[in-house]
Amino acid sequence: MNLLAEKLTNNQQTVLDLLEGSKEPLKAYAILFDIQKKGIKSPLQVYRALDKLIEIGKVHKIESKNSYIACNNSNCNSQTSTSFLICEICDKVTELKKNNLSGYFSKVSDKSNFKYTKHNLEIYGACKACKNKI
Amino acid sequence: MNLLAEKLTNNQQTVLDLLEGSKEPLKAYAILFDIQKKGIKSPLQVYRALDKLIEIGKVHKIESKNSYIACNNSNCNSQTSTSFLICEICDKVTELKKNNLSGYFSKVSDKSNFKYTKHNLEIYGACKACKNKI
DNA sequence: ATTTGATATGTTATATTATTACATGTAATA
DNA sequence: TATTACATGTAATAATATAACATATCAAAT
Repeated sequence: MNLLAEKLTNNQQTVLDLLEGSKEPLKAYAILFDIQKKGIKSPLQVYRALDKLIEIGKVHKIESKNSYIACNNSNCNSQTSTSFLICEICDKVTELKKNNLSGYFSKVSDKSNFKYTKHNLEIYGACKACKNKI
Repeated sequence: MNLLAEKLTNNQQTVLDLLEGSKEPLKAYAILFDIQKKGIKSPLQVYRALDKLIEIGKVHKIESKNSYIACNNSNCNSQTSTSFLICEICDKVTELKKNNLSGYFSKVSDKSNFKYTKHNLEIYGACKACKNKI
């Protein structure tokens, strides 16, 4: 399967467009509300689109917020592993781009006799803009 | 407030006992089901107990599983930050004990001009027992 | 061009997870 | 004992997510 060539359906594209235009992660029902004018009427339509977008790496779920965010890496190779910086003040979320976290976590896991496959990291704190206001 | 001296109420102790006796993380409604014989009748009673136990660091929530687990550190100083190894095969969850992850994440955050406060790390893979079976 | 198979859609209903609201209880303490 | 701060009990409801089933679409293989 060629991820880059993946062609999105209408519903998937509609959801992705909304997420890409959002400054903050969105919840599923917020997405539903926002795109009802585009003919999407039920939660399931949203969840199905999200599932697919997550599967192909275009969207990530922020587990601790039950929210979804468009991937900001041009060619995200992290369909599975994700790392976020989440501002507790303004709710802005930044995805940590390609880095060596996976390698590091793999080593940490090894020490516990655990075979690393993937990870989800959610770091909370204050973003640049907000920490300067404190 | 002295966390060590914190005295638990009946409901809190009942929930904690159950979690400490469980090999796997439990969901809130599974907890409710298991302790109805002890007089806890409503979800809210469970969630309130969990909230308190999380607040004092005796219990952690595993966000990606909507599940709760007793802290296995004798004196957990991580009421906030948590790190787990989650086996995708048997669902066993191990909490990474006191380590230097916070320091590492603080540095990683700094590079993005972000002030680290706390984190949640969920590593997925295969535990010792399960990876040997593959 | 048609059949086939895989995937996506639409719709209704329902399951699962979590909170609001409000009245009452308990226990330490000023 | 009046006050304060938590904790409880109960009912209702909100928020998040999935099941079930009938159709539809569309590309690949024949």
